[in-house]
Amino acid sequence: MNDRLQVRRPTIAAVAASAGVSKATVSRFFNHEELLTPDIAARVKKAITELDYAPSPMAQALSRGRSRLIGLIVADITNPYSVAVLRGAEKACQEGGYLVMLFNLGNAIGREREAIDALAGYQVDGFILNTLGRGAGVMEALERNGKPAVLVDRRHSGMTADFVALDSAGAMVAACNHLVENGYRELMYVTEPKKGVSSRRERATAFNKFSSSHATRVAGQVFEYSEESGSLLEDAIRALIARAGSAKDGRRAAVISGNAVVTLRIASIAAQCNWKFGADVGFLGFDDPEWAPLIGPGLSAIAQPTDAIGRTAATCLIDRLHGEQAPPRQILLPGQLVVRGSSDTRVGRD
Amino acid sequence: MNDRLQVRRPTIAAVAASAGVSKATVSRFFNHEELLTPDIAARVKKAITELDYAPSPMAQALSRGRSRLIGLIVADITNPYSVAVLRGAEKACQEGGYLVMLFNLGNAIGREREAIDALAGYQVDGFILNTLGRGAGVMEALERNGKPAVLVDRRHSGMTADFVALDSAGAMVAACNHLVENGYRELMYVTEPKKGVSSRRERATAFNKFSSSHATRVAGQVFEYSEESGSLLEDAIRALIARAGSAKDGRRAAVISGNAVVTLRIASIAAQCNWKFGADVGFLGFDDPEWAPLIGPGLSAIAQPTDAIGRTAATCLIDRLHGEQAPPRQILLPGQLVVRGSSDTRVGRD
DNA sequence: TTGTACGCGTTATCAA
DNA sequence: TTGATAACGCGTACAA
Repeated sequence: MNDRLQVRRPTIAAVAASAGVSKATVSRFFNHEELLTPDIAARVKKAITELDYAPSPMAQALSRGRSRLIGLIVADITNPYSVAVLRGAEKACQEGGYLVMLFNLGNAIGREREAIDALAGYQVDGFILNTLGRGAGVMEALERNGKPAVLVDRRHSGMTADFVALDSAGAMVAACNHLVENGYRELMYVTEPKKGVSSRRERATAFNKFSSSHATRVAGQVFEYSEESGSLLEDAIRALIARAGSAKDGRRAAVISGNAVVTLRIASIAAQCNWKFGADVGFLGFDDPEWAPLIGPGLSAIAQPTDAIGRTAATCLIDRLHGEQAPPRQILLPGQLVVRGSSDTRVGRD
Repeated sequence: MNDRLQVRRPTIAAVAASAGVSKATVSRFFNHEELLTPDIAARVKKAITELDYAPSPMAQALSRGRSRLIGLIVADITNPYSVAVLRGAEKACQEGGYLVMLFNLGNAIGREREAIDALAGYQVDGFILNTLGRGAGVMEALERNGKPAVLVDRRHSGMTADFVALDSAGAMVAACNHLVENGYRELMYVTEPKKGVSSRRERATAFNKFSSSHATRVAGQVFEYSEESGSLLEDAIRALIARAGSAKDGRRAAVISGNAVVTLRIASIAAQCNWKFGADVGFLGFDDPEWAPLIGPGLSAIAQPTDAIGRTAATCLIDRLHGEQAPPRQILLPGQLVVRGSSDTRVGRD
C-alpha cells in the first residue's frame, strides 16, 4: 500500500471505469439523473458507493465557473458584533450548501481590494462585506471580478449593492424616547470616530435630529470617543452630570453608547468614579453583550438581531446567486430595547 | 439565459498571446523566472501588467494538488475562546500566504467528518481543529484525505497529531496556590460537562491532584455545571460557603471556574444572591474576558494566550506543509494569572 | 532557453 | 439515452 505518500480520492474516471460507463454518464448521475436509464443509474450508484466517491468541488468550480463558496470579509474579527453576524451568515451559508471563506482585515484599511482579489481568485460566487468606510477601489474590484456582494452594517457610498443592517435611526429614536420618558433630559451620545463608517454616522445623525426636534425639553450632545481621548470622556460625562444637577428642575443625565466597545469603556469609567447607573447617570447602549445584566443594576441596551442580520445577508446573496434580479435592496432590521436598571431612575434611589 | 455578463479574468493563454510566447513561458515567469531570458521575461511582465493578470489559485490547486488553503474547523463559533484563537490563526495564515476556510460545527457533534470531507473537497492543504471530544471517524477522515492537522485546545484520544493548548495543569496549580495563599481553603472547581473534552478533563484532574495532595489543609470538590442544572450550582456554592463559615478556623470558600461561560453563570448567580466576591466567596476563572475587571471588585483570572495559541497552531501546520517531518509535537503555552479583587480577602472587608 | 502536449477532475457540446 | 471530446486555467515532463 503506498497510501502513505499521497492519498488520492477516487475520480469520476475511476467510477466510470468501475461501472463500465463513460465519465459523462457518471456526471449525469449527479446533475441530470432524470436522463438516465434506471439500470445504468443503479450500476453507477453501486460504483459510487463502493469507491466512496464524491465529486471534487474544485474541479467543478473550474469547469462551471461557480464554486459554492462565499467570501466573507470582515473589518475586525475582534469585534463581537462582527462575530455574531458571521455566525448567522455562516449558518445560513451552510444550510444553502455554501462554504465560507473568511478574510479578516484586522482593521487594516486599504486591504479590502486585496481581500476581494484573493477570494475572487478562488472563484467565490459572491461576497459578504462588513468592512471599513472609504471603499477605495472596492466597487471597482467587485465589478472587475463580476461578483455580487451584500453589505452588512456599513454601506459604501456610491455603491449599489444589497445592504443589511440594524434600523439605526429607529433604534435611536426608541432609545431616546425611552430615556426621556424616564426623566432623563441631558443626553450625550458617545460614538467611536465616525469617519466613513455609515452606521456610526447614521446613529449620530438620528440622535442629533431627535435632540433638535425636542430642543425645548431635551439637551443633546455627541461625543467622539477614541482610545487616546479616554480621560476626555470621563470629563465630558462629569460635566454632563453637573449640568443636569445644577438645573433647578432636577433634570437627569444619561449617556447613550454607540456600541459594545464604547459601553465597556464607559462602564469602566463609571466603576472608577463610583457612579451608580440609573441614579447618578442613566445609561443605554447599542449592542447587548452577555455581560450587560451584570454591570451595576444592569445595563439597558438596544439588542441587535445579529443572527438575523447575518442570516439575511447570506440568504440575500444566495438569492442573487440563484438568479434574483431585483434592484439593490436595503433591509433594515429592528433592534430590541432591553430595559434594565441603568435607565430606570427608581433604581438605586432608596 | 446565459446572457448574464460574466466578467472573465485574463488567463495565462491571453498573456501568452499578448506577449507572443507560449503558456509555459508565462508559467515559468511565476515559478521559475531564473530560467528565463531577460528579454522574454520583460515581455511577459509587460503583458502581465497590461492585462492585470494574476494566476487562478483554483486552477493552480487542481494542477498542483496544493491549494494554499487551510481548513479551520471550530466546535462553536459562539465561544469567545474559539474566536480569539481563530483570530490568531487567521492572521498567521495570511502572513504565510494561506487563506482560511471556516467550518463551524455549531456544537453539532458528529459533523466533524462531514466538515473534514467538505473542506478536503476544496483541496485544503491542512486542518486546524478545535472541535469536540469523541472524534468518531475524525482520524479516519483525515487519513483518508491524507492531510495534516493541528489540534487546538482539545486533543482527540488516539490521534497522533500536533497539539497546541494552554498548559492547563500548570495554570490550575498556579490558580490553586494563589487561592490557598490568600486564605481560601474550601475550593470548588466548576466545569462544563467533561465528556470527551480533553481540556476540561485535564483541568479537573489537575484540580483533584492538587486538593488531594494538600488534603490536610484544603478541601476540594468538582462541580459539573450544565444549562439544566443551574439552580444546583447555586445550592452547591451556598453549601460551600456554609461549610467554610461553620468551620471554627475561619476557612474561606472560593470557586474556580473552568471557562468564561461558567464564569458568566457564576457572576450572574452571585449578583442575584448579592454575594460579594473576595469577601463572601473567592473567585478565579479560566479565561479573562474583557468584562472581568468590571464585575464586583474585579474577577481574578487565568488569561489564556489565545492569540499565541492560534498563531502557533497555524505556523505549526504551515511548517508541516513545508515538509517538516518531526514527530507530533505537544505545545503547551503558559497562562497568566491576573489577580483582581475577587481572590483578595482584603477587598470588601472594610 | 523555449515550446509542445498532456494531466489535474469536472461539465458541456455534440454525435451516435 | 449514452459516449467521445473539448473546454476550464494552470503546471510540467519532454522535446526542440
